[in-house]
Amino acid sequence: MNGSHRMSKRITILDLAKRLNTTPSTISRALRDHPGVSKSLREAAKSLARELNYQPNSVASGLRKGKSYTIGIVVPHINRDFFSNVISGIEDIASDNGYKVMICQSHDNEEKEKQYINTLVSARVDGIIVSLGMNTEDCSHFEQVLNARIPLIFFDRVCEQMDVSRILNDDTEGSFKAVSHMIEMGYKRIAYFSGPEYLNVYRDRKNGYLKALQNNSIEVDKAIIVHHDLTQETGWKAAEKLMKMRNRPDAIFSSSDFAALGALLYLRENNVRIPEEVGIAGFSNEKFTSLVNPALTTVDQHSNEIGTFCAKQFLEEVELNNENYVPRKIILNPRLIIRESTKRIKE
Amino acid sequence: MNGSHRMSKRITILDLAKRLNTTPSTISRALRDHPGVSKSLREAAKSLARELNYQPNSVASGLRKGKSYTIGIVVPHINRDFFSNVISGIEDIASDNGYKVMICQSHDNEEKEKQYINTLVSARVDGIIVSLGMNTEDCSHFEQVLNARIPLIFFDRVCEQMDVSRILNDDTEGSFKAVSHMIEMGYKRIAYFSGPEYLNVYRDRKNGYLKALQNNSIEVDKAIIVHHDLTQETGWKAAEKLMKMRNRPDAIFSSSDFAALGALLYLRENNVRIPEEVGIAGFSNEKFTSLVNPALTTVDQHSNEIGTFCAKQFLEEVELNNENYVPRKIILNPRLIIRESTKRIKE
DNA sequence: ATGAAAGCGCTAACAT
DNA sequence: ATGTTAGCGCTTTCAT
Repeated sequence: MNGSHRMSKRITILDLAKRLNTTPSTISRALRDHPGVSKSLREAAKSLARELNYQPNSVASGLRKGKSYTIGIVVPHINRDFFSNVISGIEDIASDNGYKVMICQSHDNEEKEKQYINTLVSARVDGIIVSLGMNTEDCSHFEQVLNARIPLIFFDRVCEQMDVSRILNDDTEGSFKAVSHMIEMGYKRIAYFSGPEYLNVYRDRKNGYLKALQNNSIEVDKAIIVHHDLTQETGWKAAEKLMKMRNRPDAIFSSSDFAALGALLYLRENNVRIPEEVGIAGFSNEKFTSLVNPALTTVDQHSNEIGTFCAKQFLEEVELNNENYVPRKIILNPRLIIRESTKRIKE
Repeated sequence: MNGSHRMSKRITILDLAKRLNTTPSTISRALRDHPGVSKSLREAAKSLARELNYQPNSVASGLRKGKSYTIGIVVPHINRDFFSNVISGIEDIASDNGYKVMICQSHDNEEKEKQYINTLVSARVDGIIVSLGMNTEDCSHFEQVLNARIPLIFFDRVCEQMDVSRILNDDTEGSFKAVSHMIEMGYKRIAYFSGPEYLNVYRDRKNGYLKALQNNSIEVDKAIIVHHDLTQETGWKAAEKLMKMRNRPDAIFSSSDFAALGALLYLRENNVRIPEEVGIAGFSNEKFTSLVNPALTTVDQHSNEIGTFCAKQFLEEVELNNENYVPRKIILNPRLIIRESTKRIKE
């Protein structure tokens, strides 16, 4: 069609070898600075490579070496500050050590999560770092990762029955701090938004809530403990329901910032004054929590540190060739961030 | 160490073949439902594969087929709603068509961007979709993508000199709408936050701003056109500078929501009333713009559609085997979203 | 210091 | 319907 169009075949080490009257093995060594290659050849190879725009085929080298220098990451959503900060933390350490990352979003969909795990195993990544989707109840799709002897690390939402390393916050403690603070602020009837209890984080956060109530001799009222999928929409609806109760709560603690946001917007739209009439707090320290009006009290989860811990754990496990290592559980202490939404004048 | 530990070598089609007294090629065909494989063998192969937990090695098959069924995506930041929505749009179409995506963040760093492009080319991805980093002035690192005959598609921030497909908003129009609206609202002296002008988006947005002023016979004052890197911090500082001018502006239009946010926070902290004293608008419709107080007028960029267009364009180009296709330029019409931050009572 | 040869796991062309 | 063979591009012994 277009005769002048570059019809370049992809350059391989064989091409380089031919041009320099030598062999692929020598070129391979030369390009990677192996000892025992004459300086002249090394330089010739490199400059020719540059000249011809040679790009090593990492698929081929990966196949040969059985190593891809890639870490697979599977998270529910990349557009949440918590997850994207964890990812940045992983990237920093990974790239310092010659690894790249492949990021996958499960969209909280178990099927998608399975597919991505399959893909990553098939792609022979060197390690997989995961935070479970909201709907993942069954963890059997992770067995193959172990079978393939690929280091597997969970953070935040983990498969508890699996004997692998995990990086977590002390979620119970996080909730406990938040609810204790609300009680101190004079709130007497604190509703709770929970997620599915088969996930550690939601079970633990709920326990923290219960513990704080108990600690202050406040009776638990199941009528104001709501389980849902913790989106902004369901948060809104849950708030509506709660506010229409004849014995309505004077505060809401949500195990997700997004649901807290929904609730906050409902309250605002309905002229319920925050924090005077109703207090509200969330979990995760998403960026928007500091921006809404009133600013939302929340629990910071050290997202970036979690990422660096994940990456370091991975490095240690590949180092050990995935043998003789003992799965490790790292637990961070979350930090309560008190903002306007709970600053009621103490009684 | 642990004698009972599964020492499973990774299963290959050769292993399956041996067990079924047949050959790798037959197994390969059987597993992929090729016509001309007996039903019995097909079923036997599949059930054995499941039993032994066989995972196809996509590295090997990729090497052989010269195809990875992977699309590489390079964006400045994944934690911006604009980019993560584009990515979701790409993913939807891609996964419907058997492709997976590999997401990379350049962090607005040209060096990182180069490295990721190298990595993706080396990984022999089937296509690359990019939005340039804020600091990328030189596009030479994309030449190798063309040399490798890998379909390359830009969106939003593009390399203009390259003859490849691009999906864009009409940025000039977006700015024009926003600034025209502000003028209608009675603002007379509208400051402007711009990014580097070697990037199409910032140049075009600025042109839209200039056009709107001109259209209303408002003289351009270079003193209130500020160039910076459009982060929240610099937005804050720029607002401070502007507000301290003796002839201070009565509005700010920012070509980034983040810088607009910084400005908004500065104004709030300094008790400048928005929109009465100073109006403010941003660009991109980030989620937080609807949440801040007052809610921020902004320009929506159809992020999700951009993603689907990118993916569809990619599919078309691979289909055509990267030959005989004419690079296409798709331009969407951005949508002005008017919120509190510019709703001044019209004079 | 360099080369020859084998092979990573899979697929496809070419038998039969 | 199945087998044989060759090869994708690279790396790594094992020679020399």
